[in-house]
Amino acid sequence: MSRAPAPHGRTGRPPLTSRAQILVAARRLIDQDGWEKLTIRRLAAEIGIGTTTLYHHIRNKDDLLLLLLNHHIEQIERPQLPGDPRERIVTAATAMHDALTAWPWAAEVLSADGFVGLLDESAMWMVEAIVAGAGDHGCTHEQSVDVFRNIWYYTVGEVLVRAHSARRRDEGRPFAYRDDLDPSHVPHLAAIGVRWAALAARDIYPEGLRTFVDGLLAQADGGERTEVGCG
Amino acid sequence: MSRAPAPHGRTGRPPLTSRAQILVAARRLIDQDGWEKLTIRRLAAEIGIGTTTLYHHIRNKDDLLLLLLNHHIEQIERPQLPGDPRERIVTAATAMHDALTAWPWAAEVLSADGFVGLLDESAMWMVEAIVAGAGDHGCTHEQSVDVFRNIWYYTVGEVLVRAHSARRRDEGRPFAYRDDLDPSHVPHLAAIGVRWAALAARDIYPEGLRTFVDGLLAQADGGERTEVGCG
DNA sequence: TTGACTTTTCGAACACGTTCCGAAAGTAGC
DNA sequence: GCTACTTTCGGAACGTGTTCGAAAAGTCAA
Repeated sequence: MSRAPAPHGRTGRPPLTSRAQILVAARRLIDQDGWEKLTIRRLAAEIGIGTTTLYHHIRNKDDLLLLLLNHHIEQIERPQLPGDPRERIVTAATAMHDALTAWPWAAEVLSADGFVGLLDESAMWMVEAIVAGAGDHGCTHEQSVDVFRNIWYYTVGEVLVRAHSARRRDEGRPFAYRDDLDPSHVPHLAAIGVRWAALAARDIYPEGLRTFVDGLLAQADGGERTEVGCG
Repeated sequence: MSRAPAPHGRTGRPPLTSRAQILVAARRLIDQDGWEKLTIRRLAAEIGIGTTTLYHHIRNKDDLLLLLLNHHIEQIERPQLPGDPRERIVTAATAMHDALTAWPWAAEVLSADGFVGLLDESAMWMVEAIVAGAGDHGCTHEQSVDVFRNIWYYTVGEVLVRAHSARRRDEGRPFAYRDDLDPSHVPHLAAIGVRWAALAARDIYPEGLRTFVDGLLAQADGGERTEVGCG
């Protein structure tokens, strides 16, 4: 392929493959067949190289997905961030949520403080917006980190739960209806009964997020001495 | 092994393996080497049967883990549930959280409304306690389900994030410290700097849970017309 | 030109979860 | 006793992510 004779002082066998080439091919495969069909072997075959050659350009599959996710997030248009700290937090968290929802596998790769630890700076504006919003509201650094982490837990949980239930729905049984609940043991659940499925299908992330953010910032309007809140 | 001659009208080849036997062996393996080492092949070898024989007694590995989790939850002592609805919710959610934290893989198996859909009745008291607490506080059925789901999202997110970061810590690099943040782009994050790691290591679930529950039930003390709250 | 060194490439192999299909071992009806 | 039928058992095989080790292909110093 690339027959560049001597890339200037570069020793060793000249590479035929580049990381950029791999990422382009991976995106093409994902666009064609969906990310579930993206395997290391298929990717290597698509490029026309040996399977194990890939591992000289990426650490492992998770690393590959992380690189793709970084690129995906880079291309998200940054929303206009409102001036009000609370609204800024909600806007940034929603952007984070949307980015993960579009690429559901992303949430499985990103761990913990993975958002801060694994993604590169092009994704940090979301974290910054949340931490800055908390700070502008009067939170200490410690409290601001807590605000972000709580929002992150809630967000990643919602995305994963939603992705898993969608996958299970695609694979067959749509839901376990639990119409066998014993009213004497779980009266409230039995009273809800099969309506649970319909109720649980509703999207409650936006409202839940607002409620959580309000709660996290709530003590600002009242007691200054609480532990988790700030303000 | 079991040479019961004729189990009464039972046709077909008599089974040498029982599901109970499989579960006992699986628990033994997990206790010995940890759940990461539990593989289908090792489990079959431990019992002394062919690998594929297992699939006549369990649907797949996820199903096996689900059976183990059900048994694990059954053996949890049910805490004394407080009379106050809010405290009842916190107590039940904490029990849910502790059960998942002890068996981190559980959260990866349980999806969505999987707690309600996949576990059997012995685990439903936690859901019931939360839904009942919301109901006693004045929530409608719809609102009560929302309360549970929001708590579930937050809880499963926290458990997964914590489990993943713990695994990554065990595998080598403890954390990506991000001391390379550009203060002009992300001033608040840069100001926190490497202190992020220490701040993010703190356990904030109890406080976050209380804050969230308070928020979800907050509107009880105020406006009756909001959408997400109840009371 | 030759030999040392460095980097890339890739076939072979491993353990994993899972599926296919044939063999084994029992009961039921004749 | 013989033929169905039914259920359990398990070897072979597939596709997966990943590792090992050797071969290939270049640069650099002598």
